[in-house]
Amino acid sequence: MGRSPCCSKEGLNRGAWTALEDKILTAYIKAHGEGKWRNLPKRAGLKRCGKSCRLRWLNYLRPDIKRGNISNDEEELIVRLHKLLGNRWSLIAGRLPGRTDNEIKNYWNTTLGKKASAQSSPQSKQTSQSLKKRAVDQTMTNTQSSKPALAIQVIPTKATRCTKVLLSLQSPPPPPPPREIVSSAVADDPSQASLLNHQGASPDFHCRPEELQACDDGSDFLNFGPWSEFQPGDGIGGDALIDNDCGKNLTIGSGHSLALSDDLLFKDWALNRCLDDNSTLDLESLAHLLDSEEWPEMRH
DNA sequence: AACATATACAACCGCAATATG
DNA sequence: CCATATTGCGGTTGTATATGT
Repeated sequence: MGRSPCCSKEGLNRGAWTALEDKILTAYIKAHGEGKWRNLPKRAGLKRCGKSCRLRWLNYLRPDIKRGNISNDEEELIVRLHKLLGNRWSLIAGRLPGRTDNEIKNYWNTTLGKKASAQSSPQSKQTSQSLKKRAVDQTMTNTQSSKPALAIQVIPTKATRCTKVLLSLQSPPPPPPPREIVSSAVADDPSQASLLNHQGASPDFHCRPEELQACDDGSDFLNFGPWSEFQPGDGIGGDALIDNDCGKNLTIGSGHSLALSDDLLFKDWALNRCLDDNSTLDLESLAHLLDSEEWPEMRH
């Protein structure tokens, strides 16, 4: 039994891409567009697996890709998002225009994870610069294969695409707490970490994947979601449709500078989620969703 | 200078979700 | 409804380069 390989590996090039291959792939995609990756190599005359072509294009050849020189702002945002989302690299990358999940993942594994690990240990207080130089300290002697020892529990990995959103708001969830409880608080205060891990919160708040509707880009659950339309106390029962267009505007690149402070992050969310001023949406409500009973099914 | 070790990152792999016939 | 193909994702590996001895 077993899976059939994604493509015949015989006679295919592997390893680093040459400039010529890049050129061919870029030219082909510019002429024919993305997609049909399986057949692309044959049609483009590349001796590569379609999967490999896709990866190369998405991670390196796409015209809107930024590479290297991850700024402190971006770094901070990655750390913050990782605290919130765990290893959902594609979601994190979705918040960083021009950055790819692979780059962020690599950056985390080589730099930020160590930094987070170091910060979680009492003594060390290193700059990212020094960490970039050589980040071998006692905290890391357990190898990088071990997960970064973040101070908080992160949501288990394995993102699940969520292409549909259908809310059943039979009764509104409890009003979120005051705004000052935000992600950095979660990070700094272990007591807040429970916000990301409390089971059984808001039992009446249903948002299971099979009920979700109309997030057709399937990209980023932060771009939609119950909080996007949910207005505590509005008393609307039944199913609420999500206006995903609103969600699609919620990218840092969409006319916003990087939202670095938690407050700005919140504002970015709130504004773009089309919430009214009274909305009490915050990151905790996100945590509610992530930890709702239904989510574990989605994240395996 | 030569070798050993660590680091960074591109690429690959396998799984799961989704689309299609 | 089912089987298969396609796509997307996160984890892991391979290797060039940097650094230490």
